Amino acid sequence: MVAHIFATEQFHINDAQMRRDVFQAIADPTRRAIIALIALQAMTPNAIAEHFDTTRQAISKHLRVLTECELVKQEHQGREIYYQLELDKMKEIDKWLEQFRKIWENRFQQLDQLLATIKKQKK
Amino acid sequence: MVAHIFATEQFHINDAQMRRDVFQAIADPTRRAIIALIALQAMTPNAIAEHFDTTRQAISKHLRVLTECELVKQEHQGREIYYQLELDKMKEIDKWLEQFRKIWENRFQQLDQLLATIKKQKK
DNA sequence: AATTTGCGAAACCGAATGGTTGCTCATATA
DNA sequence: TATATGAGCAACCATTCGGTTTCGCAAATT
Repeated sequence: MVAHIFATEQFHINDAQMRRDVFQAIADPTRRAIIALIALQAMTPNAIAEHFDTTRQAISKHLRVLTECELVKQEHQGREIYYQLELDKMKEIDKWLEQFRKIWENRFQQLDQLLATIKKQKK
Repeated sequence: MVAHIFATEQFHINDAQMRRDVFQAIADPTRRAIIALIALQAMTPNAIAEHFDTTRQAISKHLRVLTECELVKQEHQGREIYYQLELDKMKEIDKWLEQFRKIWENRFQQLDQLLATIKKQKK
């Protein structure tokens, strides 16, 4: 069907240009575990895969997603590739949370004031 | 200043197979927009849907996901249902970020010390 | 009582996701 | 030079996801 082909081509974006979403990247529990694992020191795909119950290829795919959204950086060393966490990208999540942190801190202050008022009235 | 909460709250399994993940919930851009929309005041599905280019039913599905992972709370009022953000659940994301925030704050301090040392040596 | 309105549930569809196996390729090592 | 090893890619598969349309139902309005 012609329409189908057009629709498919429309969605076919070059892999190199593909930009992933950080939030989509951390949605997967395995990827979150990988992130936590390499947070302190860079690791190779094989070393990472040893910590999980899946194949190295599956981990490789996860690393590709993490690399595409720039949550992770490669460092080639011979035939080994060390994957390192990009903390700056993690801050992007923190930045999104900021707007809500403002709200809950504000509510906390309000509660604090309320408690203070009650305390005052008791005296 | 708000004291940090150290308690390690576990993900509790709600209804057998309905175990939704907060991270999976915020992976979708529309759901993030909904969250931001109702952060300050509760809204009905119809009111929310007006802000998007999809059907009310699609929004309803998103609200179901958000409700299942308890990011959102319902408040029935006649035949209308007001959806309200559960800020406490948002803190769960913040708590996950905590471990990384520790790292980047530590690195910042290290940089700071390095700069101080250089400054000292110049004198 | 009849109709409108607000909302969720179900069925369906195409696209995306996460995993597997098999392959190629480059770099070490014997 | 021959072989072992680290790693990404491609093809395939089952499942999930996000959206639509259709529908049912309870609460408001007429």
